[in-house]
Amino acid sequence: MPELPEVETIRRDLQTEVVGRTIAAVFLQEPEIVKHPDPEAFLVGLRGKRIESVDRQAKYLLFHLSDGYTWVVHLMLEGQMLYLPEDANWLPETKLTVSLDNGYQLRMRDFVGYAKTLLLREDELGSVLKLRLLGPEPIAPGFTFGVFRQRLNGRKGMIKPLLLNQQIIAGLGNIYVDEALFLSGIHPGRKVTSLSDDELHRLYESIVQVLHDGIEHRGTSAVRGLYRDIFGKKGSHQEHLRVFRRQGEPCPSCEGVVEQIVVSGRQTFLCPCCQH
DNA sequence: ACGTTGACCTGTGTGC
DNA sequence: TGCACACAGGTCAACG
Repeated sequence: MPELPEVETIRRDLQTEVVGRTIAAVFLQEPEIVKHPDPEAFLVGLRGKRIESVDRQAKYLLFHLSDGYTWVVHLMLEGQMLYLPEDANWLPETKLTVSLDNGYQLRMRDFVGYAKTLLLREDELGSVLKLRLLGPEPIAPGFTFGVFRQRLNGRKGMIKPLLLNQQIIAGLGNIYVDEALFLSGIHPGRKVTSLSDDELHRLYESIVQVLHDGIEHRGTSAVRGLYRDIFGKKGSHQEHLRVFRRQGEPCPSCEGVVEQIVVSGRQTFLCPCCQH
C-alpha cells in the first residue's frame, strides 16, 4: 500500500491526535510482526511511555517515545494504522492494538502479512534499520535539482528501478514513479545515463509535484482500495491518476492509449506516445 | 559495488 | 457457481 504520500498523511494526522498521549496497554495479536526486539520485550518497552512526536522517514513511521526509544512501523503493501475509540468493533486482520490514555486505540492491520514493527534505541535506527542509508526526502526543502541529479550520478541502470530504490531517493513506490515518469515524458525503461539535463529537470519537478498532489488528496486508495487514513477514510488521489492502472484508457494528454508493461519485474503503466 | 531477479504471505479478482 | 491461479502499492537476499 502506502508510499510517501500515504505514510505522510498518516503521520500528520497522528502528530495531531496522539502526541502527548501515554501508552496504557498493548495487545499483540500477531507476535510475528515484531522484528526487534523479541515480542515480550517489545510489549514491555512500549507500555507506559509517552509519545513525544511522530516522524516519517521514507515509508517508515517513527513514534519517538519519552524514554528515547523509537517505535517503528512499516505498513509495507497493505497495512493500515487506525485510530479508533477503544470500544469500536473488532476488525479482522488486526495485528497490534495500542491503547492510549484518552480512550482511543491505535490498531495496526495488515492484509498481506508483510507489515512489521520494531522498538529501537536511537543508535539501533542506524544499525538495525539502516535508516542512515536511505536517500534524501523528496518533499524536504533541501531536495534541490542539484541533489536529485547528484543521487543519480554514476548510475547505469534503468530510471524506474533506480527511482524505486529507497537508498537513492526515499519514499517513491510503483504508483508515484509511473505518474512522475508520465508527467515528465520519460519512458520507465530508459537508461539514466541517456537522460538529458532537461529531462532530468522535468523528472525532478514531476516527482515533487506528484508527491505533493498525492498528499493534498490524502493518498491513493487504488489496487485493492485498502489504503486508509487513521480515521478509516480512503484517499482520493486514485481519481487523479493519469496512467497508473489505466491500461486501455485514453492518454490524458495525447491521442494515444495507456499501456501496461513489465519493467524490472514491476507492473508499469505508460503512454508509449508521450514517453520516450 | 551495482543492477536484476525472485521470494516472502495471504486475500482478492480474474478467467476458465 | 466453483475453483485454480495470477497478482498486489515493498523490501530483502542472492546472484552474476
